[in-house]
Amino acid sequence: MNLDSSSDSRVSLRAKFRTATREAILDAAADIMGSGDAAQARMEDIAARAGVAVGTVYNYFEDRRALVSALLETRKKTLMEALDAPLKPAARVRRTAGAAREAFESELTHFVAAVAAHIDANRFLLNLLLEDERSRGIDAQAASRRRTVQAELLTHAERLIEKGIRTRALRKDDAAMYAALLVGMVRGIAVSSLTLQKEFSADATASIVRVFMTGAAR
Amino acid sequence: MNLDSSSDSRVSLRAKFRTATREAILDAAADIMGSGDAAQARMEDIAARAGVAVGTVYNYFEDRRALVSALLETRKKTLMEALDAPLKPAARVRRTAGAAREAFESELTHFVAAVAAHIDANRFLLNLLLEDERSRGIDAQAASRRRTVQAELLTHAERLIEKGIRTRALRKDDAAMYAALLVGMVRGIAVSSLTLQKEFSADATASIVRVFMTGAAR
Amino acid sequence: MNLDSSSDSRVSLRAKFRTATREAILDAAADIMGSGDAAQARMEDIAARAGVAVGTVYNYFEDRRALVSALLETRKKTLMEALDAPLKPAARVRRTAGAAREAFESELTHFVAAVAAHIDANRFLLNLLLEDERSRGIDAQAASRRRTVQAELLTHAERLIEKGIRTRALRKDDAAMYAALLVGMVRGIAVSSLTLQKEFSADATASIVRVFMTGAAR
Amino acid sequence: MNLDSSSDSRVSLRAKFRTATREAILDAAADIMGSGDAAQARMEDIAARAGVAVGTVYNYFEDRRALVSALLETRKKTLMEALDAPLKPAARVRRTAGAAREAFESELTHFVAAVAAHIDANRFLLNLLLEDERSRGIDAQAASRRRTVQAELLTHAERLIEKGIRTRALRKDDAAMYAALLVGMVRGIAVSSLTLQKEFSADATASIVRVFMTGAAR
DNA sequence: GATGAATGAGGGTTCATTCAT
DNA sequence: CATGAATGAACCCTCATTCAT
Repeated sequence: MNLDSSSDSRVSLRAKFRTATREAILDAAADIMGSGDAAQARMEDIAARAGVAVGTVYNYFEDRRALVSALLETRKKTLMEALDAPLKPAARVRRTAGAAREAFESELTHFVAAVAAHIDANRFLLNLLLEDERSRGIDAQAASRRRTVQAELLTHAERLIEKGIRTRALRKDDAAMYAALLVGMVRGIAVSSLTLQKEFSADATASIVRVFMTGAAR
Repeated sequence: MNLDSSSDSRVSLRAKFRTATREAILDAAADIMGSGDAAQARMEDIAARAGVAVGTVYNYFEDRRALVSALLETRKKTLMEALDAPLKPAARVRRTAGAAREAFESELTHFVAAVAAHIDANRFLLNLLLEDERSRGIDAQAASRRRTVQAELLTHAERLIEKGIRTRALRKDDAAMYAALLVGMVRGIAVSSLTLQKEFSADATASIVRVFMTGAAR
Repeated sequence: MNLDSSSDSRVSLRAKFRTATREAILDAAADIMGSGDAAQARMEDIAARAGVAVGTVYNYFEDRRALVSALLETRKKTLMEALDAPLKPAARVRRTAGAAREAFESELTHFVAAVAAHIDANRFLLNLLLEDERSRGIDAQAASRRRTVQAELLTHAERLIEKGIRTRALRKDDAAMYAALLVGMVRGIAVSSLTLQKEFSADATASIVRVFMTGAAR
Repeated sequence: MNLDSSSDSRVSLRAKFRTATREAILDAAADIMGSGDAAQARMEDIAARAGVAVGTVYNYFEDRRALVSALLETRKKTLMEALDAPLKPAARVRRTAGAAREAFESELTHFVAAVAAHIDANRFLLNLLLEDERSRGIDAQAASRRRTVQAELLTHAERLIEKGIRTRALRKDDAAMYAALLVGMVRGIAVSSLTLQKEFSADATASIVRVFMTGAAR
């Protein structure tokens, strides 16, 4: 048999196919779960959207929960990577109060913008991404085993806020509360932009940063 | 016939029972849907929790969707009534900038506190109350026919913000965006307090108001 | 107590009420079962149509089957009485072939007309009346215990036919088969008149008699 | 891909299985609905009788109504095809009154025999086949959309009768009424043979034809 | 007796999952 | 590996029947 001759390249080809199929299924799941009710998304519909048979989905994911988990995981990963991306390769550090605040605002903007971009990219996955996962066909166990996007986001925000407090850019207050407020603001804008069918604009990002920093009072 | 003589009291008695049962079912639904996934709540469980048979539930609500709708409707109504409650019968009106801001902050605090109280009262219904209703076993049609709590809340907030702008308590900016930010902040704290199993404290309310008004910057 | 004083008349009054209510329920059942599917008729609907509560129906009839049975029984009784009604008080008897045939045709017409009238009177009960009762929410047991209208009708027809054969009005053939043919013809016209929303006319009766006697050939 | 090479046989194999299963389900439905009440036939029983799981039934038929409809449709089709089958390719045509009548009787016999055969073949489906379909778990809509076997049969009979009238084999009378009588006779015999557990004999067919043509009079 | 709310067994239907091809 | 028909537990809902008032 000459089957062995090209086996190396073929294996990698296969691997590529596998990955592609996996992605297709995940994308299909995102599509279907995004538009409408996640719990309503039927495995068969997801498979159909992905262009494969139901059985194939089960070749890639243990079961429904595994699929949903994987979906959330990939999206979370993307977001987290964006958040972790170095802000500016190197910022010259001047030790001024103004500079500290400027630096913090920069990072804050980065954070908000990253989340905003992520939301735009995943539009209708918003529910799945920013909500409590007890629902959504993910059993409580799985939800508590993994860290929610929500939780992860909060942690990120907290770290950011703490840094802001440390550098005296922010008032010394409960970092956790500030983080919750910040993430809440982002979500607020996200939901409203989703409802209004608009993009999460740069303006919105700026507004969040400004209100968070100096409030809305005149 | 003398059947009518006692009919009044009898009718009212029956009516009272009917109302009580209805409430019991709604409460049961809130319990069951709150703790866990709304879409997962089985009619039988709801009935059991309410202490009635399945059939009884269907004597009070057309079907599953009608039950969920009614549940949301009652809770929404409570919240709206709280929001609409007169702040203070009459505040002496001084025409100062400071006074305007003071007045606005007062109303803002009222708003935030009312929502906070509502959230505390309904703890686990948070998902149902503040989230997109496309999900949750409520069909899209019903969801769009009724106004979401979310939407209602935003409208309320917008009105409040507009007033703030008019009285020059707030910077002249997009009221809709401010509203979204405000509601988002409240939700952020709510989610985090829910996660941490704490109450939505008065402190939190004050923080929201302060950050919204003057920001977090030092 | 003076309760006893008028008890006699009161009892008969009560009895009258009871009978009236019973009739009302039976009529309601006939209405509801007639228009549509008998098996689909809900006890509550029947009660509503009769203007009483469900419970009341159960005060008059053991259960659903008893109600349906009673309904069929009353209608059957009416029909049977009509069929059994004396044809002509006294027919002078001449011993001619022509006379025998004339006499038979007379009775035959009586029979057909009686069934036709009954069908007209019960229009939509046709299904229940002329069909196999295995269906219709009557369990097989009850159906075989009682004699079906259908069966009763056949017996009547057979007796008639036998008489016709005996008096030499008819060809000597299987009476049972003739009976089946005759009843079938009546039913055929009944169904078609029901479909066409017309009455079961005297013409039709005549046609049946003529075709049965002399056929349709030219 | 060489997947296609064997696809033909594979597809046809699958298709064959599909058809076989479908038939099995229809047969099972006929069995269960025939013996007893159609409205009483449970999907689970039908599935069991067909040797499949409930879900499988739903893979082949949208829902209960679709199944019943399909069942009636297939049986109707068979009957109609039998009725439409050419009687005798070519009958030498003599233009005599006697010949016309002979020809008509031939066709009449064909018609009656075909219906008789169909009834024998479907024995217990009689109810479903020759009755009003308003009942039987077929909603009124579906029933009126499709032409009832009953109606179809009448139309056929009418055409036949009209031809008989045209060729002067029959008395010139209302064709519709004759048709109703004829179908009624067939049904009458069918019901009675069903009740007596006998076959619809050739004798019966002959009797129907004779009575229809020349009556029962001596 | 009349009432009508409560009951709960029973039936239709869905859909995640399996497995022979 | 892909396929997609088969499976059957599980869930929503109906409605005959009961019984406290």
